[in-house]
Amino acid sequence: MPELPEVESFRRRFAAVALQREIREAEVLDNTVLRGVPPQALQDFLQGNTLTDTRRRGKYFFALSHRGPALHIHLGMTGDFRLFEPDTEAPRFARVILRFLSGPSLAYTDPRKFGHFYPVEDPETFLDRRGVGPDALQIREADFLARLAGRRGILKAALLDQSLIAGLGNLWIDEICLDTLIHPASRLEHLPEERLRTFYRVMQRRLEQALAENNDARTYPTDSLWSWREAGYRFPDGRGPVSRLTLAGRTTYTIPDQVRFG
DNA sequence: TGTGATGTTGAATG
DNA sequence: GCATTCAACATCAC
Repeated sequence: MPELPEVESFRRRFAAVALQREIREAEVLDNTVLRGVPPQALQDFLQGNTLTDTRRRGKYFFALSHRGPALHIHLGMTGDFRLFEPDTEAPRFARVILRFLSGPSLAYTDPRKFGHFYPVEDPETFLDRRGVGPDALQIREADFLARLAGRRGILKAALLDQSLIAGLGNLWIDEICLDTLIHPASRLEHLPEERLRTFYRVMQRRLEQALAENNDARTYPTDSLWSWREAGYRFPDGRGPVSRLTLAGRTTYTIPDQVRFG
């Protein structure tokens, strides 16, 4: 699911159904997503606690709690949540279940188990210690330019680096590069600043647009938005054919119109 | 049956 | 110190 717009969608959906409800218990079905935190510690934190608010920076989500510490969730590749009736079977791929005093239970689902689900003392401290950079939608243009200015190498690699800008991932980077006609293999040291400004502008616009429209991330990845990600594909307007390559270890799609700097 | 998948991290290499 | 590549994580779906 998860790049910035999808995590934001997760945040909104989560906030709409999980806040201000006292938790009766947390049930750990698979402790992989606890990343070494003892299930009992999660249980102790959540039992009798109430989630009060949500935060997000990049792909990192937090639910603040009445008691102080926050629940951190990173969706990895396939994280999501679902509500279900308490006396029914938990959804497929449920890894942790939050059971409330009343009402539907919440299952954190994650087929591949690359996600994270555990308490942290303070989100900001956690993110800063981890070196997570500013959110792609919060960052100002000047800061965006400054952060990329001191960097060499492949554009896409830098954009994937969450310590520079947090929130973009493989798909949205390709999408914005397509929009701006900047080839993702361009080298930063050869990319004119004006192009980076363009990238910044389009990034803001596309992410905002995604937040406004794509409010249900559960339709991702079969969404028509990504249908062009196929070698040889031609757009209805004739652009193409799409090439498939590997950049920074990730499958990347481009069209011939994209300009490669460096 | 093999292949690839929206993410992150650490090790090895240049 | 930087950048790059690769493997690992664990599993599903085509």
